This record gives sequence, structure tokens and C-alpha cells, in this order.
Amino acid sequence: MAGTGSGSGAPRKQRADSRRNEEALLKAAAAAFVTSGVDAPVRDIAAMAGVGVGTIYRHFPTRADLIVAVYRHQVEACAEAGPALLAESATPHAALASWIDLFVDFLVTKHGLAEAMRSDDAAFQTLHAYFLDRLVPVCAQLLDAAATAGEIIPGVDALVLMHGIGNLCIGADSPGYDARLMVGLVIAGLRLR
Amino acid sequence: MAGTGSGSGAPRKQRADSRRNEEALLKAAAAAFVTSGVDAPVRDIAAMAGVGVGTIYRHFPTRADLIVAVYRHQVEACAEAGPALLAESATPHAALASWIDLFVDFLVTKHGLAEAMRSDDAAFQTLHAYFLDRLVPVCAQLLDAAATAGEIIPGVDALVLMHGIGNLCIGADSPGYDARLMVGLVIAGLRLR
DNA sequence: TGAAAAGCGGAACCGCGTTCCGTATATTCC
DNA sequence: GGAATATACGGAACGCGGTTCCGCTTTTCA
Repeated sequence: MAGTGSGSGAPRKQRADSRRNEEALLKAAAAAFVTSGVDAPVRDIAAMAGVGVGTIYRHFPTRADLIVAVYRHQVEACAEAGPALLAESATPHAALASWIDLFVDFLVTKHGLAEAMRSDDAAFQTLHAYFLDRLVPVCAQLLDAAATAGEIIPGVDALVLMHGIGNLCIGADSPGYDARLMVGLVIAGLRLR
Repeated sequence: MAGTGSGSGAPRKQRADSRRNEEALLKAAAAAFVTSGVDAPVRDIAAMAGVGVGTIYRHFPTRADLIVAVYRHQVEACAEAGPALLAESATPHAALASWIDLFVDFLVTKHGLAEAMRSDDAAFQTLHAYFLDRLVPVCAQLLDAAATAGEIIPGVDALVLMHGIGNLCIGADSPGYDARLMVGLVIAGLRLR
């Protein structure tokens, strides 16, 4: 039957210029995020990529889509580091601590990402969905291992923990604040005494 | 010479309508903050108070001024509760925990306040100055007492701690988050083991 | 090569904070 | 009581940023 095959309905492949623009946008966004944070004005990013604002919306309907696209690799790396750390580390609690460190490293080096992570704006739904769906299970696994080993208090929800860690990383570069110290206190607080 | 004394320069007292407007604005802002959070649109607050937008800026040049004015009493109460708790509580650590609870209560019931607290926008300078200057010393006193009693790890900076607690309260009403649990972990993490 | 789909640019619109100035009014002095 | 004047008011106007929309260009495919 008029299949979904290549018969008559072969959908045209994406135009070359479109792909080029997408890549230019990704590069421009990455650069803009570094200098102006993830809230960099849409117009700036578009200008930097040499495209119109319409183009940015066509490729990345929401800001979250753009953020996800820019940081996908790093999030993947973080997610994959979880099981690895669990295998290498002396104890599950050590693995958990190291992994959280990795996560914190990721967040504090992206101006505004931590803020964006917790925005309840509908446009950031994608961000929640991706970041959390990808990282929460990893965190849960580490948490579970540590709890099973009797190292930490049981029953701590990974989603809540990650949410909290994310919050602690907001404004990590303000003078007079120390996100890592606070995260350290949380990790210490998890410990069973 | 035309002195600065009260001779001829008795400054006119504030006009009655001005005072009325200021109070109306305070009431309107308090109401708006409850329903829409501390980011309630300026125009809405002005309309609710039955004044023009210009009036709001004349009385409260920055949003922070308005927020401070609205919550001044509650901040004072929180600040004064510190020494009281220290006197009543079984241990300094218990007093610290209770006081932080009070602070968290205050923050989580004001939509957006925690976010605003950590904004580095210049307009929020007043908010930092007031809230932190008023509360950090209280926190420092409690922290110090607990450290002296050997209950918690020494050397934790009150400003950092309050900053962190504030951060943890961001989005306290989102489903799937539990600010109090996270704060509890931090307090537990302070404990010397 | 020519028609049609795909994509593009940027003008235009909206919401919100902020400023500014002509006008209204409370206060003061006679 | 009635001007004179400092004081305060209202809201139009401006700037900025996100978002939408549509006429035009470019690429693809036959």
C-alpha cells in the first residue's frame, strides 16, 4: 500500500542551507551562552549566526530546545559517568560524591543554567524533561547503592536531591557564596551516623 | 546665613494624599505579592492601589524598596527570634535548626522572594543590603554558639549558609521538590560527627 | 530547466519596566 | 478666605526582549 517507504512519499531531505544554519546557530548559541549566559538575547544569537530571528525559532522553538542541543554531549557524559564511578570508587558514597561533583562542575560553569533548570516557565519544560529524565535515574542508582551499603539515610528521592543541588548552584559565581561548600554539607548530611 | 536650621527652612511635612497613596501601595503590593509573587507587574500594583505608575516609582524607586517595606515586620520578627531561641532551646544546634526553620517558613510562603533574594540585578541591591545585614548577624551568632559548644563544624560562614538556604527555598512549591528536606540535610551536614 | 516545496529574514506586535512632564492639589502665608 | 507655590500625581511615551507572521528567496526534484 502507499507505504511509508520510499515509493512516492519519500519526504524531501532537509535542505543543505537549513542544516548549515542549524549548525551556525548551535555554534553561535554556545558562544553566546559562555559570554552572556543562557539568557543571551535571541536577536544576539541570531545575529552572531548571521541569520534572522525567524530562523532561530524554526530550528529551536523554545530556548530550552537550544540549551538542550548545546549541552547534550556534556549531559550524556555526565550520565555515563555514573555507572563508571560506581564501578571504580571505593564506596558507593564516594561514587555519589564524585558524581555530584561532576554535576556541580557542569552547572557552575554555565551562567544561568542552574536558574533556567528550575524555571517553571512552560518554555523550559523540555529542559526539565531532558536533563532530569537523563540524570535522575543515574543519581537514583548511586543513591540506591549507597543506601543499600548502609552509608546514607534511605529514602532520599533522587529528583528532590538533584533539584536541591541545582538550586545550590544558582549564583555560584557570586562573591560571598560557595556552592560547593553547601553541596558538601548536603552530601555530609546524607551520611548515616 | 540662611541656615540649615528650622528658621526659614522648616521642610514642609509630607502631603496627606502622598501618605495615603503610600499606604494604599503597600497594601496593594502585599496583596499582589500573595497572588502573583513578588514579580507582580508594576502596573497591576498601581492599578490595585488606584494610582498611576509614576506614583509607585516616586514612593518606591526600586522593586526591592517595595519588597523590603512590605516584609520589614516579618524580617524583624525573624531577626529578633534568634537570640530568643538561643536562650530557650536545649542546645545551640537546636536553636539554629529552629531559627532556620523560621527563615525557611518565611521564604517559602512568599512566591518568588527566594529568587529575588539572589538576583544580582542592581535594583535588588537594597534587598540584599537589608535582608542580609539584618539576618546574617543573627545567623552568625547562632552558628558561633553551636560551634563553640562543639556541636557543628567550625568556620561555616553565615552569609554563605543563608545564601544557600535561600537558594534551596527557590521553587519550594513545585511538585516533586521538598525544600525542607534539603535544608534538613544541610543542617544535618553541619553536625560534627 | 522550471515548478513546487522548504526555508529565510526581519518587520511588526505584545508585555513589561522605566522615565518624563503637563496638570492637579495640599499646604502655607497673608 | 484666597492666592502662591512646592509637592505629588497620572499616564503617555520610550526601550528592550520575546514571539509571530508573511512575502520573498533558495534548494530540490522531476
